[in-house]
Amino acid sequence: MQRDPPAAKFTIVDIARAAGVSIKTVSRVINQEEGVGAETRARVLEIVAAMGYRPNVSARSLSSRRSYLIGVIFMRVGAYHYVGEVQVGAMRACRRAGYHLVVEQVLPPDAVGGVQGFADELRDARFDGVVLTPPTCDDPEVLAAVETAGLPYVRIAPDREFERSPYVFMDDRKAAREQTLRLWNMGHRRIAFIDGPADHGSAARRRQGYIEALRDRGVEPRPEWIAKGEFLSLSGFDATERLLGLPERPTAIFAANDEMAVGALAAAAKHGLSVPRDLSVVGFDDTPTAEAAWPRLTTVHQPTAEMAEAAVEMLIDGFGDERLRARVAARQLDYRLVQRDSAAPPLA
Amino acid sequence: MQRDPPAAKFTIVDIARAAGVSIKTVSRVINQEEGVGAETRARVLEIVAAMGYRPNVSARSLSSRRSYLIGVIFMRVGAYHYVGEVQVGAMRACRRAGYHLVVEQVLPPDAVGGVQGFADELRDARFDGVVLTPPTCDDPEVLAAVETAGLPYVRIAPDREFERSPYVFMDDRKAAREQTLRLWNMGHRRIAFIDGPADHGSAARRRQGYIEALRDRGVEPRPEWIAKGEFLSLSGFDATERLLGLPERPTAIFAANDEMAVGALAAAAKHGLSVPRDLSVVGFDDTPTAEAAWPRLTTVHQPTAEMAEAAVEMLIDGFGDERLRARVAARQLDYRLVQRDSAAPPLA
DNA sequence: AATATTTTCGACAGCGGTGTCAATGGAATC
DNA sequence: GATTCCATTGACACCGCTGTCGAAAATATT
Repeated sequence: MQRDPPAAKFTIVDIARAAGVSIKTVSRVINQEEGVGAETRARVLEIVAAMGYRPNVSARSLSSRRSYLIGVIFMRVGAYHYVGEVQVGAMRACRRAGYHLVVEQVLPPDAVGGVQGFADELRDARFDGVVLTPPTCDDPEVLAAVETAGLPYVRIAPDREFERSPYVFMDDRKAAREQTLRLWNMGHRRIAFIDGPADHGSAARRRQGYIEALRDRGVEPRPEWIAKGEFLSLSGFDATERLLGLPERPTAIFAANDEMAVGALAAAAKHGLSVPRDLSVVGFDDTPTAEAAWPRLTTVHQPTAEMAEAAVEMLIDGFGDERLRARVAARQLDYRLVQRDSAAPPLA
Repeated sequence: MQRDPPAAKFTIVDIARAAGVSIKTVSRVINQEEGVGAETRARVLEIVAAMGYRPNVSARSLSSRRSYLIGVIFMRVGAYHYVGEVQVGAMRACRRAGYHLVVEQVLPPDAVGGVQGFADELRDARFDGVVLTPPTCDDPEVLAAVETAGLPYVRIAPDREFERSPYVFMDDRKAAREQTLRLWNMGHRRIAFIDGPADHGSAARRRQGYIEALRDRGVEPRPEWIAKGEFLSLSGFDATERLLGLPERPTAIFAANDEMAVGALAAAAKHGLSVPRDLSVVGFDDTPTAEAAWPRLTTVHQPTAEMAEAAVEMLIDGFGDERLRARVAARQLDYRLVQRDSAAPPLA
C-alpha cells in the first residue's frame, strides 16, 4: 500500500493461486490444521517451499490475536552474566516453535520508567506469554502487572508462592549438600560457608544444604563457620579474611556463588596460602568467572540456559491447553558438579 | 473474534466515538501527524489518556508495514558480558521511541541453524532495522543476509568497510595510547602489552595506540614486550609468564582486555609478585570482571551501552529520512579511563 | 463580497492473515 | 437407487489500524 516492499515477497494469495486452492486451505496447511487432503497438503507445501513463502507475522497476529512473541523479564539486563545464559536457552525454545524473543527489563521503582514503564511495555507488546527471572519473579508489583495484563507466565527459580504459577527450578539445597560432601569426602573436616544476601532465596537454600551435609556426617556446623556475604567478590574477600582469622582455621571454604569464591581466592593469596594446597575453595553457579579464575574454580554448574528453555517450552505448551495455565506445574532441572583446580584433599 | 480478549481494551473506534471524530483523526493524533486542530487534538488526547487506550501493534504494523521492532544481532548471546550491556543501551533507545527490542543470534555456520537460520529469522521477524555487534558486524554472510532482506542496519565497532553502512565506534587507539601514557606518567619505563587475537580489529587498534604512546616518548617498543594473547584469561596468564621470564622484567603490563588482565594477576600471584606494588597491571573494557578482580583492575571504560543506544537512535532517525540510509554516518563515543587498584608507580 | 487557498477532517479501501459456516462430493447405510 | 454422513474445501467477514483522496470549513486574497 504505502512503502515499497523491502523484498518483494509472496502473500498467501499468491500461494493459493499457484496451488489452485483457496487461501483458507493454504492457511490450514501452514498451520498444520487437519482437514486437508494428503494430496492437497503436499502440493501446497511444495509450492510454499518453492516460492519461499513465509506468513506475515503482523497479519497473523492481528487476526489470530497471538503475537508469537515471548517476553523475558529481567531486573537489570546489564548486571549479570546470567542474563545471557537465560536468553540463549529461551531463544532456542522460541526458534523451535516459531516464536521470537523480546527482552524487557523492569527497572527498580526509583529509576526512570520503573515498574510502571514495564507495565506499559507489557500492554503494548502483546506478548503471548512471559518468563520472569529472579529477582523479578518474586516482586509483587511485577507479578501484579503481569497478572493484570492477563498474561500467562512461567517463573525461573522463584523463592516463594510456588502455587502461584508454573515455574522451573533447580535443587539448590541438594546441590549445596553434594558440594559440601565432596569436600568432606576429600577429607576436609573444617568446612566454612560464605553466605549470600539474607533476602536471597537460593542463598538460603544453599546454606541449608551445607548445614544438612555436615549434620549428616554428625557435625554441627559452628556459627562462626558461616560468614555473611553479599554475592560480590569483595564480600567474599572480607568473609574469607574473617574465616582465616579464626583460631581453628577452616581447611575448605564453600562460597555460595562463584564471585565470592574469587574473592576468597584473593584473600588466600594475600595470606600466602596456596589454593588448593593450603586451602580449598569451591563456588557455585559455574559462571565464566569460575573458568577464568586462578586456579580454575571447582563449582556447581547451574543449568541456566536449560531452565530458560524449559520455561519457554512450558509457556508455549500451555497456549494450546488452557487448563495448563491454571494448573500449577513445576519442572526441575539437574545441576552438575564441576571439578576443576581449586579443591583438593587437605594437607595431612 | 476468536479468543477472549485478555484484558478488554479499547480500539481506535471506541476512542473516535467517544471523541466524536473519525478514526482517522484519532490515528493522526496518536501518530503526531499534523493537520489536526489544536482543540480537536487536545480533546482526543484527553480521551486517550482517560480510557488508557494503546494502539494495537499488530494492526499498526500490518497497515503501516513497520513492525516497531528492532533486532540486535549477536554471534553468541551467552558468551560475553558485552551482550547485556548492549541490550541495556539498545532497550533504552527503543523505549524512548516506542520500539521493542528483539534479540537474535547468529550461530557459527557449523552449528544447527547457523547463518541460514538467521536469515530465516530476519525475514519472519520483519524488523524495521537491525543493529550488528562484533564480530557479526564484519561477517560477510551476515551482512549479505541483512542487505538481501533490504533492512537498514547500523554496526557497532566494525573493523572494516566503514563506508558500507552507518556505524558507531570508540577510538580504541587513542584510549590505548592514554592508558599507556598513564603508566608512563606513573614512572613506568618497561611497559609490556598483551595483544589480542590477530584478526580482531580493536585489538590491533589498541596495540597501535600502545606503540604510538611509547614512540611518542621516544621509546621504540621492543618486540618481546608485545605478547600474543587470545582475549581469554588463560592466554593472559601464559603471556604474563613469558613476560616475567624476560631478562629485563617489565614493571607494568597492559592487557588488551580485562580478562587477560585477570590472567596476568593470577600469574603475578604465582610468581609471588604483589600487584600493584611489584607489578602494575591494567586492562581494557571495564567489564564486571574488572571490578570483581583482586585487586580491582585499573582499566578503560568502553561505553558499550551508550554505543548501542546511539546505534538504535541512528537507526530510528534514519527511518524518517530515507536519504540517511544511503548516506554513511558514523558516531563516535568517548571512553573513560578508570582508576582502580591494580596500577601504581614502580618501586624506586 | 466573491474567489482562491489552506487547513482540518472523514469515508473508504486495503494490509495479509484467521474463524465461521456453508457447500461440495464421494463413501457408507438402508 | 435414495439418503445420510463425513471429510474436504471455499466464500466471506473481520482483526484494528494507516494511506489516499476528496469534501467541508476556515482563512487569505483581490
